[in-house]
Amino acid sequence: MVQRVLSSRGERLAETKRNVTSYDVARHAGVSQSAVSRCFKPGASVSKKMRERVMQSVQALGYQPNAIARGLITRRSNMVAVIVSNLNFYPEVLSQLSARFMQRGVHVLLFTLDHESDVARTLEQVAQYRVDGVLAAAHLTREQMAPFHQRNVPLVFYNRSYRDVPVSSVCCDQVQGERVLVNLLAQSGRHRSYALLSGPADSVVSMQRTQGAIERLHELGIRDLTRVRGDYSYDSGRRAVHAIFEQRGAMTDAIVSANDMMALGCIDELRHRFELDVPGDVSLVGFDGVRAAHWSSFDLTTIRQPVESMAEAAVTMLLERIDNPGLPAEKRLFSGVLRRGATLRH
Amino acid sequence: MVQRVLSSRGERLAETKRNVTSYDVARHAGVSQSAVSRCFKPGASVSKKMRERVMQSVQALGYQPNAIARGLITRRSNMVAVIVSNLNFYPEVLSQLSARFMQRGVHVLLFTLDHESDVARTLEQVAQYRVDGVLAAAHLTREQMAPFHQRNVPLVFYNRSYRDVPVSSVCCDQVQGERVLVNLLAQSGRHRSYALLSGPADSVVSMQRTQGAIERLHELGIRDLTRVRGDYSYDSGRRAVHAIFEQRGAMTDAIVSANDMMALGCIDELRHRFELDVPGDVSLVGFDGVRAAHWSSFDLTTIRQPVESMAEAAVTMLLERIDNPGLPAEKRLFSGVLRRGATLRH
DNA sequence: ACAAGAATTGCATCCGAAGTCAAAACTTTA
DNA sequence: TAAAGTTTTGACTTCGGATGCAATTCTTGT
Repeated sequence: MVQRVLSSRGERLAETKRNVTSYDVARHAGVSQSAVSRCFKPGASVSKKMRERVMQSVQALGYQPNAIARGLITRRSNMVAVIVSNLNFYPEVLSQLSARFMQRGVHVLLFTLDHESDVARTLEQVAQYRVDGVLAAAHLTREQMAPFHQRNVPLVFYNRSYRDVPVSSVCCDQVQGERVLVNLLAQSGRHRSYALLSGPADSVVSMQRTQGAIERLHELGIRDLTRVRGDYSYDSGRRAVHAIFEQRGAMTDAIVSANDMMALGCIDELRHRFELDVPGDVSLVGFDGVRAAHWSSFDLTTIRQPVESMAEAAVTMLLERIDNPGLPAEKRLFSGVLRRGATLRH
Repeated sequence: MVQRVLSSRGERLAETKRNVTSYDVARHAGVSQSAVSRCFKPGASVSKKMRERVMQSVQALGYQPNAIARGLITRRSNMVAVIVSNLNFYPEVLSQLSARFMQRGVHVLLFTLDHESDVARTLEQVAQYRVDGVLAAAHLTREQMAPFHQRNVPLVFYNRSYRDVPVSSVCCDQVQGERVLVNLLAQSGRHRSYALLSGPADSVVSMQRTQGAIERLHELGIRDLTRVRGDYSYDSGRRAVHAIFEQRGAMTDAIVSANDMMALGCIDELRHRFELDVPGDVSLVGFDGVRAAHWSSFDLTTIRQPVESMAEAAVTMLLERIDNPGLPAEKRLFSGVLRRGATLRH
């Protein structure tokens, strides 16, 4: 639908000009359309003279090849879908992924999920855009993955692993990391009473961390454990402190938080509301290694996810599978890196 | 190129199956391709019987319309490019923008710039994908904007305004916000010596904030000002404190930081390295209203950018201009919202 | 039951670039 | 210089869905 904007005097003010196409360039240069097309294909059979003539016309007309049209015929959109469930913790991850994809000439179609519930509609969109691959930092059911497998669209999960499904993923070893933290916590001093602060019930990551913590605490003979649940946010960390103390009086002197944000909330609430000392009165560990955990106000003991390595691995795995659809699924598990802060009592 | 993966026994293991097309559906349903197409166009002339028959085949074959092909013929990709220069502060903004675009059925092609220097290459990519519009939270030169105007691709800037260029933008009033902060700082107590901590030299936002601060300080008769520069990061805030004290001994007792992150770095360095009290010894204001500024460890006095309103405005402006290319450029300026924290001496 | 009008449906074409293949233009060799 | 070989080039088709228009079917009124 060509839209014209006419002024009251009827002059043609602006007219949606058709974009310059390869035909326009061809006409201008007095060659065929195929020739123009070939000039944009690296390693194609084009004489020097031809290339020069075409490029001159390209410059003159300001031609830009249409990636949409190209995608239609080549069946390669050069786009990948990146699905993230919640941008709160993911900024760093997303920025890493995006930068690495861009660097390799792949474009990112971003899908964010507020509630992991609109997954279905989102996946439909993803399918319609015929992306070359999907990088998901969100939970998909097995049924939701099926269409991608059928259509041979590579799928790589970030920090979600599906034990029994042959699908690729890049994860941080949550269980092991949490065990290391619990060890450290237990070694660092005699704690009277432990509390475990989990993340949202539907978070697999939280479940794994929680499981790792409980497992190790049990092995260490610590079975008496206050358990509360947060939503990964700073504020829920603050609230959690109240919940813990309500259950236990102020006995609790060791908190294992399923992530850094909540741990920071705990620290602030303990210090400023309860006027308790961290680590003097309460020891505390987090998980993730977010920037703020390193700030000198907090100096949190935590496990840092090796975001750079993980992002690199995820991007590489996805692109490899796009180039070579035959590659089998692969699960890569990275160990977190312990960061010793000052939130453990001696 | 149809790729076949053969096992050693030569069986056909997997074959890149062609995607289901509208022709396949048409054949299956015994109707024409046009009919199938029409069933996906809201308000098209299709009988109930036809729609049912087609939809049945659609279900049976798992057909998904190809958005790429559709985009080619309709000249509407239903994608917008979002260009952000630096994901550090932008996570909140990006998440807001993305959510709002998705909600309206528009897809986001994400471009991140590490250095605002790879703009040129990025814009080429943007052009090739024939996005319907561009939302830029990055600096473009006038020459770089031109192609979009020529091609009638609406362009909306987020927090970058170009005084003399007729291009749409949504901004937070940096100058006014900074003036409010300086007022408050000056009113809150007698400060011996002020320091101004700017952002990166190439940041227009930083320049505006800095300008607002200086302007107001001058008006208040404060001309003696230590000036240092950071890069918006927490760490550069910490370093800035050293720079300030080197220039002034420890005289400085009021710091105006061009953003929150640096302000938080200052606070931590003042308290934990210099063992000074904030606000007892040093008063301090930031700008942005990031989450961490509200944390009880900091409780920073700052101007919060109304991210929700700004994102909504930007998205609306862009989509309106996509639907109606005749709309004139418009600049919307939002006032920041003062947040009184506890970083001002009384 | 039939003509006139309205609602559906299908045919053919288009969007813009890429790939196939045969014709055309060069090179090389004898 | 002609034949054989090599490289370039262009005509034509393809990708998958949307749309104008003509043909068909269905309504409605008489």
